[in-house]
Amino acid sequence: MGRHSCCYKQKLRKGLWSPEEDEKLLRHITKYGHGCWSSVPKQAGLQRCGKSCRLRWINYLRPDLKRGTFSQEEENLIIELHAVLGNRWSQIAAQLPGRTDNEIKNLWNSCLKKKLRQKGIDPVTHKPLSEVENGEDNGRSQEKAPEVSNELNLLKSESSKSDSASYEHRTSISPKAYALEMDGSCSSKIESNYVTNNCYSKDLFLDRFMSSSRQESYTNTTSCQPSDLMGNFPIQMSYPTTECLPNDSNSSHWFSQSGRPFDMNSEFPFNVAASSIPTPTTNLFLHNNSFCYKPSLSVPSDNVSTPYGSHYWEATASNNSNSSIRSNSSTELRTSSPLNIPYSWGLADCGTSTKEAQIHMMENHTEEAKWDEYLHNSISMLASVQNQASETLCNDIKTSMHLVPDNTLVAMLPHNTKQQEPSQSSSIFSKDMQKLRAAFGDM
DNA sequence: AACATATTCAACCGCCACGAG
DNA sequence: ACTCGTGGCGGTTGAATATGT
Repeated sequence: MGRHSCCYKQKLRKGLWSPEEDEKLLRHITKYGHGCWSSVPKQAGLQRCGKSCRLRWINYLRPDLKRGTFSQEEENLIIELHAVLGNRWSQIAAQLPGRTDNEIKNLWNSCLKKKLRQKGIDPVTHKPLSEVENGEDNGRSQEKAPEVSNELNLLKSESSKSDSASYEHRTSISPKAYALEMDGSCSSKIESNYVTNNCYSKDLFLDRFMSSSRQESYTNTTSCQPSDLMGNFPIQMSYPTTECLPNDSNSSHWFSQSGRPFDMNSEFPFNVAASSIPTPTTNLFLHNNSFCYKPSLSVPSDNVSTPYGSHYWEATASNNSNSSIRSNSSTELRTSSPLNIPYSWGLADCGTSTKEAQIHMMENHTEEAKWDEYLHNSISMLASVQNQASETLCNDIKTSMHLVPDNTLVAMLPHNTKQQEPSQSSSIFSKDMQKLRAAFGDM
C-alpha cells in the first residue's frame, strides 16, 4: 500500500531531473495538459513515474511559479498562517501565489523556525519559549491572546524595518469592518477573505484571533489582513502569442534546476503551445513589477501583440541565475487584461489545434460575462455557506483550496468540472475581478 | 588548499482520501 | 463492502552548495 503501481515498474529514473526531461514534460503538458498523471510519462517519453512528473510540474515547471527569495511580507504571512494552520503547507501555499508547499515547507524548516526561536518563540506552538519550557496548560484560551500578540510584535518589528508605513496601513482595519466581522456578517470582506479565501473556518479564526484581546490581535494581524487578502488574488497576465515568440534561439533559454541555462529546442511547439499556455499569475499583494518564473518561457524582447493588446516585455536575468520576466510598470496592470482567458491546464486537450484553441478562447471570453454573473450570484451563496457550522466549513476547505495552488484559472473556468458547483472561492474571485475592473475598466 | 560541518532544497516515501468498478 | 488506481499531502532524505576551521 501507499506505493503507486507505476513506481514498481522497472527502469524508472529517479533523482534530479535533466533539462531534457524537463523539456519533454513541459512540452507534453503544454501541448496536451497533464490529464491522468500516470499516463504522462509514457506519452511524454519519460522514464519516470507519474507521481514524479506531477511533482516536477507542480514544484518546478509550472509557469506561474515565482522564483527567488521570500519577501519579508511573505515570511510574515507564512508565520501567521502557520500559527493558525500548523503544518498544512498546501493551505499556506494557497495564500502565497507562485509559491509551492514544498518551498514553504523548506523555508519553514530551514529558516523560519530558527528565526522564531531566536526571537524566543516556539515555532510549534507559537508561544514564548519560556512559557513552553515552564510548562503550559494554564488555561489554553487565556494563553491565546499573548501568544498571538507576541508573535505579532515580532512581526511588527520585523516588518517595520522594511516597510513601516505600509505595515501600518496593512494593520489597520476600519471599525465598521471589524464590527461586521464580529457580528458575523456575511457581507464582510473580512470574512469572505478569511473564511473563504484563507480557507479556514470562521470558528477557527475567531477562536484564534478573537480572544480576550482580540481586537488588538486582529488589528495587528500583519499580512493576514483583509486588505491584503483582497489583493492576494492572482491576476492573470497574458502570455505573448505564438506569432510573437522569437525564432532566435538566443532569447529562448531555459534554466535547469540549478539555475544553469540551457537552450530550448527552437522547435519547441509553441505554435501549438500558445493556445494552451496558462496565464501566469502574479500577485497584487506583493505588487512587484517583475515576475519571475522558474523556467524562462520564451519571451520576446520587444513589443508583444496579444489578442488582448500589446505588452512590452523585457527579459532579464536575475542575480540567482534564474530568469525573470519583467513588464514595464505602466503596463503591468494592463497585462491582466484577459482576466478570464480560459485554459485547460490539467485537462487533456489532445486534439486541440491552435485555431480551435483560439476559437475556444474567444468563446470563453464572451462566456466570461455569463460566468462572471454566475460568480457574482454565488456571492450571496457565500452568506449561507458562512453561516454553516465550522465543521462544514472545514469540510469545504479542501474544495476551496483548489482555487489557488495549481492554477487559479483552472478553478474558475466554466468548463472545468470542478467549478460546476458554485463555490466560495468563486465568489471571491468574482469580487476580485470586479475590483480589478473597477480599477482598470473592462478590458 | 583541504577538510569538516552546516544549510538548502529538490525529490522521494508513505500514508490517506476518494472515485470507479 | 471491497479492491484498485490515482491525486494529494506532509515528513524525510540526501546531493549539492555554502560556510567555517
